[in-house]
Amino acid sequence: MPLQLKKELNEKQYQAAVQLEGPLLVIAGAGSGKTRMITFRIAYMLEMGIHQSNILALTFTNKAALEMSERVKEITGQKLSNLTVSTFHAFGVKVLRKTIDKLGYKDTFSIYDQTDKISAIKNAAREMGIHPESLDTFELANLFSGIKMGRIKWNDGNRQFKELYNSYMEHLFLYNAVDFDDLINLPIKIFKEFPDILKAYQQQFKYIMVDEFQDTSSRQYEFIKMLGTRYRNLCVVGDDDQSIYSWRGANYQNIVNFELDFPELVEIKLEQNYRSTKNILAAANKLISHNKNRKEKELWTGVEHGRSIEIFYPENETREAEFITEMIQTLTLKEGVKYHDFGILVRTNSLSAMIENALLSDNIPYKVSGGKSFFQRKEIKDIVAYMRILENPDDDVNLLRILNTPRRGIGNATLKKIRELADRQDYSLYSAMVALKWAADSPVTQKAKASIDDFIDLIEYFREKIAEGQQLVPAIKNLIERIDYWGYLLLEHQKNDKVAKWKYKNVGIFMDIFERWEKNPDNKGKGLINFLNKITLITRDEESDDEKGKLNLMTIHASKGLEFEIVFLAGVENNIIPHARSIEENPDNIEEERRLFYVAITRAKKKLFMTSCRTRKIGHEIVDTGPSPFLEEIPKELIEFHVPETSVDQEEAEDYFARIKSSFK
DNA sequence: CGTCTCCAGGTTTTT
DNA sequence: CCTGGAGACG
Repeated sequence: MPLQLKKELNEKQYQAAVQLEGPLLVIAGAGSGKTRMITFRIAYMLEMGIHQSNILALTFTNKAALEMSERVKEITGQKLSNLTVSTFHAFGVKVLRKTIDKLGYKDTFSIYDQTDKISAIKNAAREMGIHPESLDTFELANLFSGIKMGRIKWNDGNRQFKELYNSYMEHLFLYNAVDFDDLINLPIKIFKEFPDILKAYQQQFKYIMVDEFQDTSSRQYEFIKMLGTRYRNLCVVGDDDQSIYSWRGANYQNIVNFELDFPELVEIKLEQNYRSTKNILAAANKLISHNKNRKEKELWTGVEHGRSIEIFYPENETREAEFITEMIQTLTLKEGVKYHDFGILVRTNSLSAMIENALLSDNIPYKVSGGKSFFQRKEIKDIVAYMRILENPDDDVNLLRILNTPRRGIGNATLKKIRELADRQDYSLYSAMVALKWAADSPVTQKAKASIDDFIDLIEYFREKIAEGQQLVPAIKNLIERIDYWGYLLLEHQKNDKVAKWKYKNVGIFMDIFERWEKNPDNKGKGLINFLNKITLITRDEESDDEKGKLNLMTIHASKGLEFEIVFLAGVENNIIPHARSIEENPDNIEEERRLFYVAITRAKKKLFMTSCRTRKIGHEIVDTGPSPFLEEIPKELIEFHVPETSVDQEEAEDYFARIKSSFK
């Protein structure tokens, strides 16, 4: 059945969807049906006979990529296994897998997340004779990222770390590993040094689309510019008001750069909001108009006025959490609101702990997106490290993780000797160990040497199994048994074998995921390395089917692109939003903090509750807090202010909830 | 020399 | 609550 574009889209959306040739800039306000436009645009391309392999759609999160490709499949009813809808980073991995050998890496390279990166920095420091404890490695990781992505320049304040930075980079190369930044940077490097490769990619991806364009970094922009500059069919979609990732290098000035680089572009603004009530939208519009640095636009909606935004002032964070859950119970019981229609948004991950407690004790099913992903749990990282080493034994960071896990008698003294040898010969640790195995005279004790030999035999045995192209899952299961990981967990958690059981169960779940992946015929890239690359890029958990029907608790950052019938925004306090550290860093960040607040407000469809505690426990202290200054930027008549509770009077509280119940519709 | 146990710290937002 | 590091013990 042909697409009914005119019926499915409004005038502006339609214009954007059918404008396939030439550069296109779409400024898409919050809730303006951006994803809808993009998915129909892709469907339209396919209908016009453009081959799926010629289309590239880039997003920032795995979630967005997944949603987009599912929706295109739904609309077209096709399988579309050659359509590339991917995150920037995943696309970078794809390019590198094919081309990284040009830079002297092997295609079995490891990808380092933040934790691995910090370990690598520590290794580099140790080798230079610097005590890693004397360094703020977390800060250094950020500095190195800034340097690498061209966002920070060497200056008198940071030049002292230049040598360490160079050493870090050399180590990555020695380990045959790349960090997240490299996933963008190295493809650019390859494109520059090997024009033929660039040309082939340009030739393939004649139509390129970029979602959340305001979140692209300068390097990411450079990347897509290189790809798109030949055919110039580059469509970028973004909203400068929702740029909230500048700390990670996002540069919404890229919108301006795009206008300069592609002067022939067509610009389309989507300003009709389909999501929120007039009240909520008016508040959001007014708030964001305080930002100086923005493209002029005014969202409007045909939706009804709706109810006021309400703000409450609980005494402390415990009361805040109780208030939120009580209100949710009331609304579900009396109004029939479903749990999945609620979103509770917070500025920082740590704020969610108290709310989680309250949800748990009220038996409200919820899911948190944020915090650590399943794949970053220690027990999973251990198993993954073994798998990494099978593919890439030079990966020192992962080798160190498993060298003595489970304990096999290779302690610090032995490790030091291995390190000395490795440094001297410019070997990876694994190569040094192999050399030790065959050396005539050994600097390590007899016992340690036996352990090293056993370890190498173990790895080599399983490397062969993997290389033989056998089923991977049974091989890894066999490996887990062989190292007696279960015994290790029991030993580690003697006092509490429930924890050991729980962790081992996680390992089982992980193997199930692995098995499902291996058996899925749609996965073209077989082999351990493809699985590893895929899961390393999942830094947050994706929604699974059993998560449906649950309430949503998340950071504001994680909420971008989502919407909820009813939103609770907790911790609407000064120093939380705007966040003290952010302002401290640079007072100009106030605009980004305001955008963050704007994103939070515009998630709400029908109703927005805000809470601002009067006191809050920070560390071990209870401090007085003040309401967020942003509240004053919203017209008073749009908000219903609730006088601070004077006492914890049960009767009063019940009376209050009765009132809310009767007034909410 | 390796392992176990106890202690301190927790980093805004994330690919 | 969990992780990583230091210092005591075997």
